[in-house]
Amino acid sequence: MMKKSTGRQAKAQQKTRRELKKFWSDDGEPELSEVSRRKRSQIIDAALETFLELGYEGASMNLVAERAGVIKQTIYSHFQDKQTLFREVIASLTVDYVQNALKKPELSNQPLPVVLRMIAETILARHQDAQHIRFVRTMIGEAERFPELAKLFTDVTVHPVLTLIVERIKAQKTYKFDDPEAFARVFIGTVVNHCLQQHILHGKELLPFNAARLVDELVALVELHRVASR
Amino acid sequence: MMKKSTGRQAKAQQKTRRELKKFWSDDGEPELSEVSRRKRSQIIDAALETFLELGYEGASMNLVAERAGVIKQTIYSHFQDKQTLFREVIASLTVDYVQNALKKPELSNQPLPVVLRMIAETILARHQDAQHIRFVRTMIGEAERFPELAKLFTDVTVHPVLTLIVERIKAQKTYKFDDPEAFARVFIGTVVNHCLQQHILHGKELLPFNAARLVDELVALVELHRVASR
DNA sequence: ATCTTACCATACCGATCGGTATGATGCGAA
DNA sequence: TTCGCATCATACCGATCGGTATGGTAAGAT
Repeated sequence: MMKKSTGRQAKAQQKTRRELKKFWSDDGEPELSEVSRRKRSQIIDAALETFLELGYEGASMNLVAERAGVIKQTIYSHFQDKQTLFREVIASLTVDYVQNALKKPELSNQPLPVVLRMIAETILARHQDAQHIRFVRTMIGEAERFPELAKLFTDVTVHPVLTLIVERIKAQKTYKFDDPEAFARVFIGTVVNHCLQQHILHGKELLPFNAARLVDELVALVELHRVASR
Repeated sequence: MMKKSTGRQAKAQQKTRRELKKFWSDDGEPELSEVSRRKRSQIIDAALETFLELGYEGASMNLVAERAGVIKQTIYSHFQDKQTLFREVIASLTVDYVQNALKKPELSNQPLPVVLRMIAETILARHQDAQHIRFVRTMIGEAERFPELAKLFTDVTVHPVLTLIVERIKAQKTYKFDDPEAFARVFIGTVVNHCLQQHILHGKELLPFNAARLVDELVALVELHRVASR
């Protein structure tokens, strides 16, 4: 375990076949063949499923290859090594999520409580998907081994949502908040922690709690900030 | 990986030397010798450090033995196998935490905001300890492989704190809450998610946020529930 | 028709894994 | 003094790990 460098990893800077090709070719795009692109996507799918199920250390390249219906060498012709595969696969899933997520709230010059409900519902709905639960668990579990992934996650999901809420708070006059950013963190912190506790830590089997009750409570808190209107 | 049972794990029901002794002796206590107890605690310490650092799959029994200053056989004379060692070590750490934690709030018939501040400070202070951060990360990361541990965690930490807050809310008349349990979850959800985001997902290096601001915001929310007193 | 390319199957590499076997050493209780 | 016991050191077990090598096959481009 992480002792001496065994000469196997002394290769270090070695490049993938495809990367070499890209390096020498004139145009930037490698122009993968159809079948090659299909294999690559099979690998990515299998790697995702395997990493999210078993974690980085628990997943083996043999199993990934088997699930992808591909020989191990094919994986190594597309990805440099296990770490690279993990990083690329998780990172691309991370940015995928945000693209499908931040579209709905666009269509809203709705009142603040409605916007907040929509955001909460979006987060809650996401956590109905078993794969997303595993994704979050993996992101947290491997946050020490792969801190860049955690930072990417923060960058493309946490940060935009917080910013969105703060903007919405500042853009309206019905409710007055002394510290909008703090309240935004209260809001998404509550929702996210609920998902974590209920779905990842198996709280729903031990301390079940209705998400709607939480959202209602949060909206009630917003309502307490209504400016005295006459 | 999790394929056929390789005959190695067919032993299954095998018992530890010490468990056998306990089974045959008259009294329930095995009466470990002094040196034996010391070895055991060395093993537990090393196992904790190693598991929290590298996760269950990433940690190797060889490394645990080396760090404990003990031969591998000694570990296997105290613990049945790797899974058992992990379970016992993490479970005992879990219950240890709660014992040192829930003592302070006893001395309080203080007003609600003071009590809540104390609880928040306790949670926040805990997350100044690097080992506790790793503990939480491990608990989440292995929650699928070891769901019983996650449930134990919920049982001895989350649940009591929630209950405590709900009791305090109901025991006073200065502030009126429609749904005390929901508010309790808002409160600890906010604090816990802050710790998770800042310390485990490395948010403090990307989106730093002052915990005091959060607590102030939460207390301000409490203050909004003050009954109209004249 | 030749050549390249990506894939396949299979087998191999050294290292490490979880766990066990053997046999020696030292120590407290009888 | 003898015995039992926990630990030691060392070496071993089969399995699996991440990664590579070899050599063959099929398809598309020239």
